[in-house]
Amino acid sequence: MPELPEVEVVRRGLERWTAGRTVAAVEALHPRAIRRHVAGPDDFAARLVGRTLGVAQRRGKYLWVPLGEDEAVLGHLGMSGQLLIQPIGAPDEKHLRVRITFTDDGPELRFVDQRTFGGLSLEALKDGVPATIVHIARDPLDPEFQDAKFVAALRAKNTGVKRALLDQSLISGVGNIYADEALWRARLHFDRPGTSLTLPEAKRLLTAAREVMAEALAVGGTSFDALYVNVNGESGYFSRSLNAYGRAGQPCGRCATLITRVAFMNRSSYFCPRCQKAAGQNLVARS
DNA sequence: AGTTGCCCCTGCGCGC
DNA sequence: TGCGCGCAGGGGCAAC
Repeated sequence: MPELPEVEVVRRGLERWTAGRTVAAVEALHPRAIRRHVAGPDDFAARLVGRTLGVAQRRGKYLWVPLGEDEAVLGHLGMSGQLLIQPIGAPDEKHLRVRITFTDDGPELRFVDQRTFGGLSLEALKDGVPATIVHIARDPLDPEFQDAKFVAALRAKNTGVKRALLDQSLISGVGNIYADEALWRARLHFDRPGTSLTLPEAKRLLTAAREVMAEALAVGGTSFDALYVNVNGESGYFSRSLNAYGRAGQPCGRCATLITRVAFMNRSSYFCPRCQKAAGQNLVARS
């Protein structure tokens, strides 16, 4: 469950259900799900047993569970990963990759991932953050996110503004859905070069990204299907509030022009061709 | 150095 | 029915 709101929903579930519990056993059922743990799945399992889980943390789309002061279990859900709390004895999911049981004999933690783009690993903490993700920027819901610094960096990018939004070393947590939604709210075309943005436009875009993700989080995130659920298997409700993403051929909520879909970075970009004009058109319109 | 593309996977819905 | 194609909430890394 990819983007910031969905990952934060999972983090909260972990905080509630796993904090303070001690690991009894670890089953790594698919090596690919542990591939980022360089010492291998057996080492991952052996080093986790007997450890007590701390309070789950998150930066962007990464989350981690501290094991004391200087080590943590790092997780990324990729495109299809789930962290589920399941009663012991519940039938295994088809794509169950890792099972973690606890010494209290309570419900177990499962990592389920159809496409295995996600995974778990043990990482050293460096200033409280897993060493392998220090390149990930803070996300816009982080109180220490620096708005002015991001706005300046965005306006220095030659690349298209959507590509910049998806660059997790610039701003983290934004994925394909919320990038399109933020651009729609800010009335900006996804391919406008960062260098073409005025200061107000760049600020507007950051505000839009922050607002749309906060609103999505408030209703449990965006779920189109059972793949995107919280640790208890429940869906969020933000899909009904989407204005651009996935709405090709449907009327724009502002101007009723039909939303357009174009291929972009091996994915899709949805936008209103009237409200979100490309650079040249905007410049002409303003002059 | 910054930017761009390709690829890692599995499953589903579509048109033929 | 079956098969091939395109598409899916991500990101690391090689190649310009």
